Amino acid sequence: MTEMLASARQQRILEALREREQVRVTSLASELGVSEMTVRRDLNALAARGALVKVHGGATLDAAPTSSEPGFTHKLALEAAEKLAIAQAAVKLVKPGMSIALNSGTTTYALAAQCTDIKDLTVVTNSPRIAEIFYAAANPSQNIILTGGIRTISDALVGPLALTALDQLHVDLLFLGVHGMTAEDGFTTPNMLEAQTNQAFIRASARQIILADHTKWAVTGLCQIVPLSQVDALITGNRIDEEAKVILRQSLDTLILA
Amino acid sequence: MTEMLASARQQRILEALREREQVRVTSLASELGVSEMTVRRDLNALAARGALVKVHGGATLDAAPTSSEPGFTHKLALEAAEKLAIAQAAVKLVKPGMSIALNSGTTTYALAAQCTDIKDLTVVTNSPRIAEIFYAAANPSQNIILTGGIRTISDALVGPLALTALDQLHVDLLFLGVHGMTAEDGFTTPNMLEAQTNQAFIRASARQIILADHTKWAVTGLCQIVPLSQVDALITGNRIDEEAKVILRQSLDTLILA
DNA sequence: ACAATTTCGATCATATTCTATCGGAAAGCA
DNA sequence: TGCTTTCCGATAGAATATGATCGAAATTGT
Repeated sequence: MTEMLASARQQRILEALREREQVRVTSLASELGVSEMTVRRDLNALAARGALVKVHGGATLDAAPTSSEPGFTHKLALEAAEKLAIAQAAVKLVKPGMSIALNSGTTTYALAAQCTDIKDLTVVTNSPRIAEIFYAAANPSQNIILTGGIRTISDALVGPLALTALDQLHVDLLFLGVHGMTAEDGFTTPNMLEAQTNQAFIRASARQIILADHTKWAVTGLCQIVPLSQVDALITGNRIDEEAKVILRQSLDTLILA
Repeated sequence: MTEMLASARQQRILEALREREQVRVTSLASELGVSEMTVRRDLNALAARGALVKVHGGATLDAAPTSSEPGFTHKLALEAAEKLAIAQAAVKLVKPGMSIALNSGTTTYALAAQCTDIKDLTVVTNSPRIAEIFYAAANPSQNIILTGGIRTISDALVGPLALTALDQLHVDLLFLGVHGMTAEDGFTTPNMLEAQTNQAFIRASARQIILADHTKWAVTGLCQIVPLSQVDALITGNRIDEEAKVILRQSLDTLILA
């Protein structure tokens, strides 16, 4: 078997991981024809980029939910069906001529993809990736505003520039993706700068709608964005706990199950 | 085998890359009948234009394909050799620890590709595409600031948000790509909003360096950005008119011919 | 809790690859 | 012809990738 470039080998590790959900160091070593040490080094390199999560004996795509933030592209695959259902429920609230805001996140990304055909839409976002969706669609009646700032690993522009930009803007409707929600801690995110930016999003919007799939329930990130009761609506999947439904209905005006 | 022009050889490298997904320096050297050193130089040239990504042992197509704007990539091919030479002359002025600004343009794009390995660099840009270069390189010692705003067709973020952001920032060195330059009208651009943004770039910088290939001479865009004499230096190709060289040397402190 | 087994990471040695030069050949120019 | 410029190959030293080894750490079974 001909030698293989290191980058190609790492690509094959990712492919194997997508097929099998988890891989072992020993089996990868024999399959790829390299030593275990080399496999370990590849896994380290991939883990450093957030492409996978190392576990004892190998690696997996699934991440420890509370602390670490896996890469954006791989989060997309997680709960994709539910995210899509949430996005389809959310897009019904968006009417031609409105101005909306989308923060950075995989669920808001899914929503953005559904919004490209809506006429006379003004969109404010702090996600270059979401902006790119609208740029590529090139709908001339749409107005896309990117906030500026410094980009975090999860593709959010944050920092003083983002805050200044958002303080100058006002939108009808905000769709906010979050990383966790509990009765006590409200909506949370693991990144302090993102929390600050998301608070600016809330101040800049007349109505706020949280988008969160059911895995976000009972998860607490480092920073609170806002308590449950301070937003107007939440859209989530119907696989969420019954107990959670009760609590959310008490705290929020509107709970939409997609 | 008959001798082959350098450009034709690079074309064949790209073809091989498209067929095989990845190529190896050693195999390319024997297939093309040239030394490995020459293959490396070709790969460097192609990587500088973003046509491929170098990896240890060879090269591969960009793993994360970003949706590309046809107009932009086409422009990138024009005068590519001269743009690359200009970028290489410009990158010599960039030292670790500096803060620089890059406006949107194909020449500044080429420069950005050369800057990803410079340590402790702070980069301010209004081009999502240039920001993407640095995001992809993921150099942890670099700080990338995107100004925000509304995107023009030429990939520049402009408007009030961009202006507000730039007025808050100050950089050591600005590299400014322009669309035209003449003795009478100075440096110009066809887009009024971009002209306004570029003026903000100039205000935000201690030193200004214009990047312009020789085809920009004697071209006047709709809006003046700044007169010739108001910037510190110009880097252009040596194919520019002798007459232009004389005028530029009179108007500018520094004229660099790449 | 303890021991056996497996896995991990640090370190060294080796092999390959990369970069920075230098010098020569070929091509362009006066 | 003489000069400059560009392209190419060669070489050496630096950087990187890989594999082997061994003690440390984690997992498992009892």
